[in-house]
Amino acid sequence: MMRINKLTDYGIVVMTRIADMDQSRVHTAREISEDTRIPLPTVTRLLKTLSGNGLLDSQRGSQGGYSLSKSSDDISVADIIEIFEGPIALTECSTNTCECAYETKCSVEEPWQKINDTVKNALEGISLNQMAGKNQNEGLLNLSMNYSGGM
Amino acid sequence: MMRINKLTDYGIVVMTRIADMDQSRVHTAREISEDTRIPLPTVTRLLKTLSGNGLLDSQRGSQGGYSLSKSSDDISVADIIEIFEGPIALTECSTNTCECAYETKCSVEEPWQKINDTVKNALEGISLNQMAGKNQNEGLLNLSMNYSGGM
DNA sequence: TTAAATAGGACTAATTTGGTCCAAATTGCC
DNA sequence: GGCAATTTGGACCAAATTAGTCCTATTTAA
Repeated sequence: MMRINKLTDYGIVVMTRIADMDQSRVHTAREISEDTRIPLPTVTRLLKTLSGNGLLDSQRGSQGGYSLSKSSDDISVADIIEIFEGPIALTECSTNTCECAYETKCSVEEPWQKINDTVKNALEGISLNQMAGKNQNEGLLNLSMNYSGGM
Repeated sequence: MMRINKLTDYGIVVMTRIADMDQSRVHTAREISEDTRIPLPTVTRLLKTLSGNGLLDSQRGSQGGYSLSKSSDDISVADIIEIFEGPIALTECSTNTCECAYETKCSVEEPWQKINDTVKNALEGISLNQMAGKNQNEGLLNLSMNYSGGM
């Protein structure tokens, strides 16, 4: 159903949750699991992935835990999605050179690139800060996309 | 990797191919299979699904085949995707009432709705005619989306 | 009547995904 | 120094989804 994966969804929830927490200290996997009610082993894995990809800083050992590696303004939904799903690409056409069996020059390739850019831009335009509850009363989303480039 | 399914992709290729063909006659599954080099059984199934959902007209029996049910201008990429994937929704949040385990009021719900609308609009904005080679020299994509609605 | 098509549905194999678990390394604290 | 609390890394399996094929019935033109 053209969904992002559940783990990706969870990843966004976890990141959003951390963004909502006290930034002056680190937070353990257990703490985040209890807050989000996502099972601990899964949260553990999510956090490992997120820190391994630079979105979270980790501190080992006793009193250790995780914290945002940068301001929630500087982390986009696209950043998180790409960690779990790889480059945002609705079809293979959108990434590599198109391997279509469809004639010599695949006519749908270029439109797909544009479609994909649009989706990607939408996701890059949402910051973690916007996802979090912090500024709920500000104008939250302001996606202004314009693809009128000539083809 | 946040992809649409392969069959959906094929569905779009098939529809695009039909849009490129002679509109004055119907086209058989075999013909389309040979053109697109997608295996016949698969093409057969795609065509059945597409005609069953009103995007193609079918004519049974000898000399039968498929044709677009309406102008390629009036068929969007979103129409095709929704047939194979159901409603366009990146997360469950985007469709139903959010069943998140995350606190009482899921804070990511509303942003997701917006993100999803953006993606949906992008896909609704591309017509089959634009995908097809027909008007390759016209301004192909002109997606103008503006989500500055206040929250 | 026959051949050429679509229609409908069942079925299987392959792939992906979600989720768990274990052992190792690191760190703070007593 | 040793213990307890953490993260790290990776292996593993079960469940769900997806891709693809096949069979049979129905329809229609010649």
